[in-house]
Amino acid sequence: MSPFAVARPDCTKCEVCPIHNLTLCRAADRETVSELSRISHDRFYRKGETIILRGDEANFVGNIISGVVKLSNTSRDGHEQLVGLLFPSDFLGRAFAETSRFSYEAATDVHLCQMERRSFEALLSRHPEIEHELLVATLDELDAVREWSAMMSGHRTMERLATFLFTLARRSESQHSGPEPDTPNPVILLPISRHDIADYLGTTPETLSRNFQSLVRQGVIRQHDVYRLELLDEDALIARTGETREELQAMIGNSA
Amino acid sequence: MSPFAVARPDCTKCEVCPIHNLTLCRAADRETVSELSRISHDRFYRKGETIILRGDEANFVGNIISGVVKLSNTSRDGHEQLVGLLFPSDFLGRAFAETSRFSYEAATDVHLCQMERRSFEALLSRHPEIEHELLVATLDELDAVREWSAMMSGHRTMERLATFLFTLARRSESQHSGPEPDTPNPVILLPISRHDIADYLGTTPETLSRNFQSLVRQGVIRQHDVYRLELLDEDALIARTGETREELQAMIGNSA
DNA sequence: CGCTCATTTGACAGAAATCAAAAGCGGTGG
DNA sequence: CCACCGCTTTTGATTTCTGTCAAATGAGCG
Repeated sequence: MSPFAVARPDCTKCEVCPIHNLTLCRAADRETVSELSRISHDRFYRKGETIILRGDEANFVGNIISGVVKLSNTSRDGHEQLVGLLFPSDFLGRAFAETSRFSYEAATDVHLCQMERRSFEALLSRHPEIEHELLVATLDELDAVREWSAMMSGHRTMERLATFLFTLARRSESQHSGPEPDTPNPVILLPISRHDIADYLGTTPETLSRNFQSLVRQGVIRQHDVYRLELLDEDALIARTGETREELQAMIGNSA
Repeated sequence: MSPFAVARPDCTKCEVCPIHNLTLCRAADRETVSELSRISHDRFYRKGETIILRGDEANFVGNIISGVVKLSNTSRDGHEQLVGLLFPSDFLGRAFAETSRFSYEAATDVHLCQMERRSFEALLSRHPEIEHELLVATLDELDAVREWSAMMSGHRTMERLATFLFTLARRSESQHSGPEPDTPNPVILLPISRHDIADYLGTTPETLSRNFQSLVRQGVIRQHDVYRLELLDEDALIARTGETREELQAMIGNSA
């Protein structure tokens, strides 16, 4: 806050970043953080905005500071295929490739810490410890995607939905940074529409809706509004996933 | 071949490796190749052998020189869930993690270039250029898995099967190193049983069999034996994938 | 040859997609 | 404040596809 510090605002902004120690940045020493500060800048996207379009040159990458991003595989016939969701602290974009094989769209308002891809790549080559961090994150992500993919192909719609809701419940918890005990029960925040959820779970809005209503009728969840659920019976939800609590735990941290 | 060269066989073996320039090794200079030689050794697995068991300490990693490896997610109830297939030049195992989240099993006889995980990790930290190569390979793999996963969740069984067969056709081509024009048509080599294919495609052997027979009846393929198909009509196969030829191309190199 | 196991075929039940329509929700303008 | 409009979500009826159970066929092997 001193005038001297203010003279180089870029060099301190990362130190107040809320997700600083959850991302690649945690591997950076003081000097490297300052380098990161210099090549990164905040960028805000409105809900619905396209951040990167599939096939386009992806000239930047970034870390999500707040909000949720849809990762999708829009095919030429206009049909969108949701491939994953990205949450705060997740890395966005594709380093070391000219074009992105997926589209990124803001599912909610999004706050992104954005960097020119080239600058980021150059930084990685100067700082193998950061590149190493990215490698480990990517390996973890790959495992998580494979685990999700296995879950998806081996289960029916209700089990997929239950698993999806369970992971979201955990995510929502951690997003409840502030004290907000409206109810004694956990609240599940759905960042995307029914249509998109159906897409993500490989089904249709109609079938999805029937499964939602089935959960409501059986007292597992309550719908406050379309995007806000109350989890009434976690055990019942877990029972419907067809997985054990441990397996579900292993899947969390999964964003795709 | 000289007696002098034979004196240090480890230092040259990588230079005659058939997949040498398809793997991480291609980023290695002469000296680094020699280091790789020292920490790696050939290992052979028989069809059906487990290479790494899910949950176990994965103390080694490797590159597949020949053969096909099943990557699976065996759940506690004994039900195996196939997550991917690994082909020659693919990297096997998980660096930078104590345990493997998946099982690796030899689908055919497998020739592996195996390394102690710790030694490999140490080598990566000494040679950022190799680590970089691993990062890029992992990023590509992640894209491919996401693309496969999107395909899987958006299509029905016939479309999945057609896509699977198409990618195998391309793989089989490249494995036909020698001239083997038994027929004018491409030959598709299936490295795994019907049961495993069903598992991989998220269906049952019965439904899979019906779809296979449907392709046979419609003259798209011919079965020489259970593991060897002849592709009679590639266009018809592509039509059944529900994808364009371009999208399929993008998915190749995909092993999961 | 007789055994076992993998694959295929058949019959049926269940799950999900599709087609169609009603209900809910949010914004606009009267 | 209310009526209207467009959109999303839900519900209903029906068809299609897939899983399940059961049995037949086929392939490999001692």
